[in-house]
Amino acid sequence: MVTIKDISKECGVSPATVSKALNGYAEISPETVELVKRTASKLNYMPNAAARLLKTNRSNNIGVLFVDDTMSGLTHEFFSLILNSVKEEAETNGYDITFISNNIGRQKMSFLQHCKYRNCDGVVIASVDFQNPEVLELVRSDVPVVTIDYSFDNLSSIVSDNQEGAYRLASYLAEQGHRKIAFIHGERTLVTQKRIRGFNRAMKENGIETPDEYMVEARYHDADSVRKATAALLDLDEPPTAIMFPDDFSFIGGQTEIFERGLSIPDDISVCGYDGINLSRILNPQLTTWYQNADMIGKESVRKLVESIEGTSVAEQIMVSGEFLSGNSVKRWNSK
Amino acid sequence: MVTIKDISKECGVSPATVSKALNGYAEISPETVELVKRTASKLNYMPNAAARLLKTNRSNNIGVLFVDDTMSGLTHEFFSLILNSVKEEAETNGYDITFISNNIGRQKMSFLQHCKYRNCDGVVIASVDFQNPEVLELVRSDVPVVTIDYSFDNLSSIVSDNQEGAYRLASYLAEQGHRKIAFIHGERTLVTQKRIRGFNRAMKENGIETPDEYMVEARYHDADSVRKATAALLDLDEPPTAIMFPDDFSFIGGQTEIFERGLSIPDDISVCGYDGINLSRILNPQLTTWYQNADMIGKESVRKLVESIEGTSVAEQIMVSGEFLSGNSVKRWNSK
DNA sequence: TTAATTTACTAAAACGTTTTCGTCAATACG
DNA sequence: CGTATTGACGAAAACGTTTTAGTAAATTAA
Repeated sequence: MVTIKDISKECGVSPATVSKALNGYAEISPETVELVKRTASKLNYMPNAAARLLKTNRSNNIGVLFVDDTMSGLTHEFFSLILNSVKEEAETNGYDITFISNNIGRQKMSFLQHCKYRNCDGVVIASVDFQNPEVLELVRSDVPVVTIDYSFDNLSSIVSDNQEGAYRLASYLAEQGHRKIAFIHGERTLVTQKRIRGFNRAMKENGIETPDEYMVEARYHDADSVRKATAALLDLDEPPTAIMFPDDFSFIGGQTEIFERGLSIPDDISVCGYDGINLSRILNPQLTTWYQNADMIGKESVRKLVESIEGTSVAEQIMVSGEFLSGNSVKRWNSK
Repeated sequence: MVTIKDISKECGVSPATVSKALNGYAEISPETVELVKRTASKLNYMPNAAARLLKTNRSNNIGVLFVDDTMSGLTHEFFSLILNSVKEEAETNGYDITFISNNIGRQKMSFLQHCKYRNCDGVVIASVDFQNPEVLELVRSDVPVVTIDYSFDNLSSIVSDNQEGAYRLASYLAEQGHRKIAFIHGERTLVTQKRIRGFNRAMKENGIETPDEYMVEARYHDADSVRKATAALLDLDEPPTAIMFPDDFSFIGGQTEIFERGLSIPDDISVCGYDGINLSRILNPQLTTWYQNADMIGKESVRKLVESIEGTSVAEQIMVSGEFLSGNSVKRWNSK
């Protein structure tokens, strides 16, 4: 392993000078800087991250806390898109990412402990139970944190505009003449509450009364649970003419139920999804859905995190807007 | 930050003793070990990974090289499953994982350099272009490597039994009476070659001649390219009665083409996928496909990697077997 | 000319561990 | 009883950086 000392010998200067030259200190003469940099790359020098960290307490590493009760965190396309974007933005900023878990090795260790152990400079948190004591411990600690789709008072957060998304989809269905609109929503998280609010606003604006049976809870990303919810809706005396699904993926569960009853989309029933993932574009019928800008969400969270790691930045709630994606899963409904 | 010194003061022993007590050296008396461990947890001590690494040259960190030309590495369900499994197995072994890339910060850095910089103890490589000079540099270096679905002479590798998978699917189609069987395969990687071999073997055993037009190349995980390939097949004078698709996801592209021509699966045409991901189970019709044990593949690669990091292990090619998943996308074909 | 300032560099300590040699009792052996 | 051996611990160096405080020479100011 070639170290700073090797360079210093080769150049006939002290290690201190090499370090400064490499790190762009102004007090080193241009010629020396040149010389040092040249020999550094000649010797194929790589700084030792551990040694640097030990001195500076900066790991250039950001933690990613992306867990899920169902452990589908990584296979959930929406979250993998965020993860991917976080990773790339982190990398262009010179950071690597580390997954934060709480059972490293055989022994139990809290999220915060894991962060400390790996000296993460900051953490991006998404898709977790934000009431979890360990999450709270981390959030309240001194490590910089940015949360996704959940806001704490004194912290920066990046949120997708869930209220708007649900509002727009519901409004669209209403505009198309639907009056019996059901909403299969996910577990009652903050995200879900926002969407329900958006849905309700659209209904109100269109003078539509939504019976309680039209609001049914299922689990995000769980095709089976959504299929059951769909079945319940179709079994009603007055089944809906349109259904909003919790997300694009789990919609497929609903689709199965609909098909198996010999119904067709959108002729007999109109549907829309949520997320706007790749899958929704290739499905047939193509899904009318709401695109969440996962890429932007990831990018912004890293940007904000880096800001609060490197400088002093004020806590800020950033809203990332989505986009209505039309497909052919909704048909105009002519009330009889 | 509480260090070993704090513990040593509290206990009235030297730092050396604390270190040894914590690391289970035999030369420390049981009582001292007890005392040290108790005060360590009382003070909420966390070892400093950087300091330890600096001394021991062991980071407890394994690199993951999972890139894709199409950058869909993380959103590809099959690979996210592997990634997830790698992550979990690594964690239970006390390792964290780091994504290896070649453009950390603003400056270009080779995969190997990145590994060195982060002191990865070993690397798992999958889903990359194994001819890439940078990959080769890493593979030939002194850092322990395990490859997935590709084998180098002197290295351990974990491979899914691609030949068997394609063989079984093709045989099944033949058993069901199909004689005009097409195979839309992926780009000509090693994996693809194996599958083609399996396919061909099945055809041969069943005395089926496969015209060249029935073997068409598309891109993995690319619904659009697969749709086009499907169209080409359906345009033939003698279109196939059964099609094997490159993977479950991209099959949806083919499905779209089939549906839009007013054909039905499996009545008019039989299909099967590959991978056996979640999606294939909830699709309608449910897909007949080959399940690749992503979980096992991830686990085994970490196991093997840790083995070669911690002890001396011989290079070994490990084959992970899959499983035939029947669905209802294949129908018995009565030759006229 | 002398004093003050600037420039370009260096010595050395420090970061928190691990690990190699010691050391010094206590015990075992001949 | 004297000598090995063992058991339990400590001193100190080392890992590769960064950074503070300094120094000597060169330049500028008075």
